[in-house]
Amino acid sequence: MSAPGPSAPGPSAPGLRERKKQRTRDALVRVALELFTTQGYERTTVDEIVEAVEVSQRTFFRYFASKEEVAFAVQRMVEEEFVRALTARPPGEGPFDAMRNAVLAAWDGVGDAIDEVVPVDLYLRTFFMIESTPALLAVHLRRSSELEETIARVVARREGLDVDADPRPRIAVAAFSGVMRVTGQMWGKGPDRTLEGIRALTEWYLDHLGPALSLHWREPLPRR
Amino acid sequence: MSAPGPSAPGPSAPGLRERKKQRTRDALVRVALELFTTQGYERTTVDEIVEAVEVSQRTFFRYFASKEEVAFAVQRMVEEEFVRALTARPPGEGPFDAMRNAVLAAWDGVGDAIDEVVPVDLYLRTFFMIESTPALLAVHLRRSSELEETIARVVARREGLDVDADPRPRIAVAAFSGVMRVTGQMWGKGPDRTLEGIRALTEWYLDHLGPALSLHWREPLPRR
DNA sequence: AGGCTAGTGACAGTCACTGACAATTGACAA
DNA sequence: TTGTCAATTGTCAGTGACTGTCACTAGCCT
Repeated sequence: MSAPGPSAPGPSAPGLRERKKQRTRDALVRVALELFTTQGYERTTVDEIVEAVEVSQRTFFRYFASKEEVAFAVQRMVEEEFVRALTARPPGEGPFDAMRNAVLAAWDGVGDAIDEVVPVDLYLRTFFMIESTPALLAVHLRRSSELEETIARVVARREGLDVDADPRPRIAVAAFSGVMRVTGQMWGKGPDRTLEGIRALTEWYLDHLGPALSLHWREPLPRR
Repeated sequence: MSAPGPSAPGPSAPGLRERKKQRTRDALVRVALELFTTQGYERTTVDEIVEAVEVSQRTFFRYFASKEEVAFAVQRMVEEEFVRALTARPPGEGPFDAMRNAVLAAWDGVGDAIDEVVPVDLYLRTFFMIESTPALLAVHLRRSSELEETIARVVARREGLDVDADPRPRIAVAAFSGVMRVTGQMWGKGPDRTLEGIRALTEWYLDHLGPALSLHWREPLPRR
């Protein structure tokens, strides 16, 4: 896993083997997303992808557990960025404000990181493709709900609550995520399909839920 | 589709052909759910199902577009019951109360209807299986989000709003559905895996969101 | 230089799913 | 009752995603 070579190769020199792997992986992602967004997900076969990258099909499935997974490679980066941003929010912020600010910070921060793998433009087209491909939308929603669990635990820790005893963290996160999901859908349908567009839409939609949910927190749980 | 026979066969006599089809379909659902819940979804092949029902695989795929779809046959009935219940709520009720009462009414009303196809016990085990099978969970969430769109439109009509101009119906429904989803997950993890259990849990969880969301409605939209 | 091992390719096989066509069987009229 | 029509079903062949196996190639380490 770690254990760098003898002459202390910094974090930027992971050895030839590692770099080769990274290049293959990135190439697979780039080619796959390019094909998906131009021809459509269903009409693109794994064989097409591996042919363009010149690896065997077996190799593709060593990097990605499924054809679906490769479509979410970039998505994953954004999610990780969001969780990082949320964890870094000042403890004074209420849970809703923290989530809201973390989302906005994530939208601001990932632009550059994404570019190292695929052009931002391709990322946005991928986002749109996921929303409009039933099979991928399903996976996207499952991934989102897994992310919700992570977020709920972060929020609970911030508030000093136990996720399993107190339903409020999960409920707040579920409501918040629901709004985020609607935002994504509306963005996909709307005309302004840019990074700024989704950022603005996020703020605009969250403004309608925020005030309602930030009340009554940190009080004892009412008896059932 | 319609056009009943000459001697006016009532709704209880749809002809031999129709009845045969219905029996085949029900048998496929029953056998499939039984196998899914005992062996697991992934470990059950379509061939096993059609073998037990003694039809060809091709016939299975004429009734269900996919192996996944058969797992949601009963789920669909519950959803339809919910939409019916929601539409039937008195106009005086606020959107949140209407949704809440419709869910509870649906839980009360479907028990009998389900029993005509599969035992309620099998339905509950199916619900649990869906929640714990990643591939099915994904589909379940997509179906839920489609249902959300339907609900949002019903809610909007009740309130005399335009879903595309006013974000509040979709947001309220998204938040509500988020809570319902968490409820389902918690029910699956909890010990009380009965119809009463999920009903009680539904009430208990919704109580935490209701007051917060039922405020400030039917007022003009604040300027952006 | 040579052994070790991670990574890859080639191959065979399973399973979900589809199109095409032939066989069967209710439905309905003569 | 019987013949015709149309709906339903079965058979067959094929595609595409995905997996296990095994031999082989190429970085890595001594």
